Formats: sequence, structure tokens, C-alpha cells
Amino acid sequence: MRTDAKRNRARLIEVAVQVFTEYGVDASLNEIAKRAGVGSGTLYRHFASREALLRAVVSERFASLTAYTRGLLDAPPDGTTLRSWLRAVIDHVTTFPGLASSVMAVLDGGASELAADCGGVRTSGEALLDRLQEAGVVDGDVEITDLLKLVNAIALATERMPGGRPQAERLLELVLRGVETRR
Amino acid sequence: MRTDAKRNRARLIEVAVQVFTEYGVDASLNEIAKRAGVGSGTLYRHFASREALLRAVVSERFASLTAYTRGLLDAPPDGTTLRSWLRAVIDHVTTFPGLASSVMAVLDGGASELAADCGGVRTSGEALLDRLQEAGVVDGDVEITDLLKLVNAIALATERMPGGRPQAERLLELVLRGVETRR
DNA sequence: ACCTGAACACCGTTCAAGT
DNA sequence: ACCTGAACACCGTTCAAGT
Repeated sequence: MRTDAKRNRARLIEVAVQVFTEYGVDASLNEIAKRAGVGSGTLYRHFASREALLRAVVSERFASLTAYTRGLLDAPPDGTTLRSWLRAVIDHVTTFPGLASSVMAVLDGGASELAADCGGVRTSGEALLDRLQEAGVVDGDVEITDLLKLVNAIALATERMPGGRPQAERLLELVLRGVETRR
Repeated sequence: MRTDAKRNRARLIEVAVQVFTEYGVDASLNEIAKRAGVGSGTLYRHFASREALLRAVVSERFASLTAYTRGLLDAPPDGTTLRSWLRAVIDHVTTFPGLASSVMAVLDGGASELAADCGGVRTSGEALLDRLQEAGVVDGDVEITDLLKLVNAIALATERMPGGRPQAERLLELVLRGVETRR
């Protein structure tokens, strides 16, 4: 790769983080190209689709979430393990407005460019969930995909509201505990 | 109102239902005007904003959901009342793709044109929730806004997926029961 | 090889001109 | 009083022309 191409690529990712943070994942790609001081065609040359650009921006973050999840597996599980993990999931999926929507598409079986990165989280999360179920902390019939969808739904619903994070916390608590009276 | 104006208005609502069903609530307004055989300005004259058009389309449906909710109050509450009500909420909020997102904005305190219609559902739902809590069927510290947000989050997350309705059902079940083991 | 930016087909929204 | 549709400022995406 030519050095100017390499520099353009790096610059585009850098600017994409700013613009995605500001306007969300559906922000104008022309705007990103302009702010990066690059023709719009250059953006498309480096990133064939919006998904490809998004992936370049979030893949390392998702990898670190996977690492964190694996770390939780090393410690003996207690009553706060699941809560901590799900909080971390919400944090990551909430990095940019609109990200949760893309992740949901992957969870639904869509073959997005994000699928590989989400897969790591899913797999490590599944191991963690198994462990928690063996320890009797989580109901045995809960499935990892449903759990992730539900938590992601909370992120999706709260990501655009002011004070969304504490709101997400309340809903997460409700999900963990359940709505119906314990009998 | 002139008779041609009245006819145009009715026609626009009729077409909006079709187009919203097909493309979701963010569908092109120009497309709706064109299909209705009307200039784009005419659409804006009758409905000052997309929200206004959306409201014209869903307000009667939301009123009937409110009526249904009040009906549930007349019967003695049992273990299936809450489930039935939340299912009905999901059904209504899922009428068009993207509707749940607008409803969520209202639940968050936004002053949308849908607010009045959502208010009826909220108020009647609050009465139902109180009743269920008195009967000991639902945990006493569950709040109506949180419950509606959570259910709406499920709708939001599943509305665009194929087989979304059964998926929503699974997640609703998880919410009612809770994730953690009952102690 | 890589980049540029005009071009195309779309949006939402407004408003002068018509009836 | 109401309607039309061109006009404007935006999108995403492509591709001939440049270096």
C-alpha cells in the first residue's frame, strides 16, 4: 500500500470515530470524507461499505470485550458476575448511537461484516453463561442468544435518550430479577 | 374544508398505511404523495410533519388498545392478565416497522404528536399494573414506565427480524420470569 | 496505484404560481 | 382555499479523468 493511501486510511478511521460519536453510525459518509480531507471515492476505495468502516472502528473494542469476558471465566462465579458482564456488553454496544442496531442484525443471523467480532463475544459469553448455570446462579434454560438480544434491546432503546445509561441500568436490573412475583 | 381537500386527506392516510407497512415509518413522504396522486406540498399542508401523519394513522389503534386495557381491569386478575396485556402492547407498537422507536421517544418524555395517544395506554396500563400488584401477581416495585420501556425495547429489537413475533414472545417470557435463579 | 470531484438518482421541505 | 411541482440543500454511490 502506498504511504499516502495508508495515511488516508488511518485518517478516515480517526475521523469516523469522531463523526460516529457525534451523529451516530448512520452519519453522512460524505461528511467523513470531507472532514478527512479526502474525496468521497477514496472512502469507498478503502471501505467498500459503511459496515466495513464501522468494523474497522469497533473490532478492537469488541476483541477487548471478548478478552474481558474470558477474564471473568477465570474467577469463581458469584452473584455479581453476570451483572458485570452484561454491563460491559451494554457499554460496548453503546459506543456509538446506532451500533446496537447493527449488532442486533448480527444476533439475528445476518451476515454483516461485524459478525466475526460479535462471534467472539457470543462464544465467550456462552462459556460464561454455562459456568453460571452450573453454579446455579442463572436459570438453566436461559439461552445466550436470547440473553444477548434482550440486553442489546435495552441498549437499542436507551442509547438515544438523555440519561440513557442509568435508564439502561434500571431495565437491566428488572431483567435480572424478573417482573413477576417469586413463588 | 373543501371536498377535494377532504378526499385528499383521506387518500393520504389510506396510502400512508400501505407505504408504512411496506417500508416502515421512515418511508419517503414524496412516495406517499405520489402514490396518492397528490403534490408533495399537499401532503405537508395536511400533515405538518411526519409525526402528524403517523398520528393520524395510528391514533385509533392506540385508542382501542387503551379500551382493551380498561377491559382487562373489569375481569379479576389472574396469572395470564399481564402476559396478555404486554402481548397486546407489542402487537400495537409493532404495527409498522419503526413505530416502536417513535413510541420510545414518547416514553422518554419527548413531546411528540403521539404523546396524547400513548398517554392513554400508559394511564390505563398503570391502573392495571396497580391492580396486579395488589393481587400479588407482580412485584410491588415495578414501575409502569420501566415496564413499558422494556416491552417496547423488545418490540424495537424484533420488529425488523424475520420471525420477529415469536422471538418477541421468547424475550417477553424471559422478562416476566427473570434471568436469575429464584431463591 | 491511488485520488479527485462531478454526476446521478434519490431524500425532505419550501414556496411561487396557478385554479 | 387549496393544489402543483420546480427548486434547494442534502443524501449514497459511481466512475471518468487526472497524478
